[in-house]
Amino acid sequence: MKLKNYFQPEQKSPLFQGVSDSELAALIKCLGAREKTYGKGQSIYAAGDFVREIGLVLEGRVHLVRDDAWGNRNIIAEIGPGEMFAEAFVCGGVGLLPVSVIAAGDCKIMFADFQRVIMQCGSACLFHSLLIRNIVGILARKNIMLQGKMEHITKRTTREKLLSYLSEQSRLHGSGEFALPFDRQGLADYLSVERSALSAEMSRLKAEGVINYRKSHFELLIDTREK
Amino acid sequence: MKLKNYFQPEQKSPLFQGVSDSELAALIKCLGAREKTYGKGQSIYAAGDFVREIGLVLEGRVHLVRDDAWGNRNIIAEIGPGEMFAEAFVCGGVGLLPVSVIAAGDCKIMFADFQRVIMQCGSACLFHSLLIRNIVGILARKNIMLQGKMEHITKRTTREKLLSYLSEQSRLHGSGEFALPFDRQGLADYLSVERSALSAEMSRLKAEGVINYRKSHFELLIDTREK
DNA sequence: GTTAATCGGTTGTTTTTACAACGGAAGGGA
DNA sequence: TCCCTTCCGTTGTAAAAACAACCGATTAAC
Repeated sequence: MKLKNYFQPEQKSPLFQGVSDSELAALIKCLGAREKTYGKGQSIYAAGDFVREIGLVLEGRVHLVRDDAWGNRNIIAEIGPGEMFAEAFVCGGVGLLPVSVIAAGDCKIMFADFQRVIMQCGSACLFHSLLIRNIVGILARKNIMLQGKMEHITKRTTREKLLSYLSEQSRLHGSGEFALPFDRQGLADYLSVERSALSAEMSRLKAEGVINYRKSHFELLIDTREK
Repeated sequence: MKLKNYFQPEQKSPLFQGVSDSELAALIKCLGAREKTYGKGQSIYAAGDFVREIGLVLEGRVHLVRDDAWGNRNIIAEIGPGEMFAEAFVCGGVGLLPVSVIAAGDCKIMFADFQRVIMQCGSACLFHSLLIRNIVGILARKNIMLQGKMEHITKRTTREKLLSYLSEQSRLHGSGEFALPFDRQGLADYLSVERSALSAEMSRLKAEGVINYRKSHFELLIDTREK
């Protein structure tokens, strides 16, 4: 599929909000965009890489992960179609990645030379202002998202972390039932807890009638806002 | 002191990078800037407030804090002179603050109607492009900072969290000796651990010869990168 | 100078986690 | 079909944190 067809209105990336279809092709070219596909588990960027290009997920999902010297993996964020990664490092002038970007499943990524658009006001001036305004919103919301994740992992117990996360997911999905984009190990890595402890806690919560689940499909049975 | 005098070259805020002195006064006026002073512990913004103005610390330090229903306080970030707060919510179009902003000590804050500059391209067009580019950098770096903080609090033990944080501080100060901007309770809140457990761990680390400290002055005695 | 409040360190108890090891179920490939 | 791998739940143990309570030192208030 041609690149520009990924950005039709119904699935347009926040990055291209306000860009008309006719402009899109030119903009994509201006960004020096290229695409590449990856298989599950493949490394898209590795920690330590020097990055000049932002990544935009066209298909599939990717995980931002941070592995420490003791072998603990932390999933910082989960990025889906239309969302970007590495943009903070490109825009912040810190090219050296402290995180890795791993394909959570088969996926297709668009890379773009964003530095060029951010920094210099060249021929494509029409787009610059709009694109930069878009990226301000994206960075700001990612900021908020990171603070939201912190809300979960600053909780003291596995139980609280899990319930805090599930409550947010429920709110985001606007429903008491929802699917999570993680397997158990992934969820544990995202919440920074032990997989086995997480499993055990989930079993307990299910036994207590607080939640129900099968595989990655979850259901909140009581209002978790009460203690 | 007049507002513009806070932004002389040697202490110019990242927000005003590239703005000449002569333009500064006009820009400050354009931003609708006003200033206000607060005493230690006073609330500058409260969680739940609807904010339209970003805050810029002129003097003193403020803490971004998040209190949960169980009375646990988490200090999300510590903001010093020249740095901003609430900009992510203003720029992200999410005016409802999930955090409070508390004066860590006596401080002076400048408020500015940033929405106006971000959103519309009015008379002050000369500044807009520059200002927006600055805010992109600020948001991006704050993003990276948040990820860095996550690096600490995702560690499993109090000891690891503390050493991770101290290593970073040492690196930031470019020295094995440095002062922290927190008291014990503040440090515990920042790292999401118990104050008493933190104290105990610190004592142990001192006894082992790993660190040394008196009050908030710390010293790293061995290379913490080795296990 | 006396009093009160805050801050920081210590200790003991209870709760929770991390860790390791195991086993069953599900799924994929040959 | 069989084998192998991956995923997930369970259990027991050891380590660590949370919590509460206390006490001394320093600081601030009167």
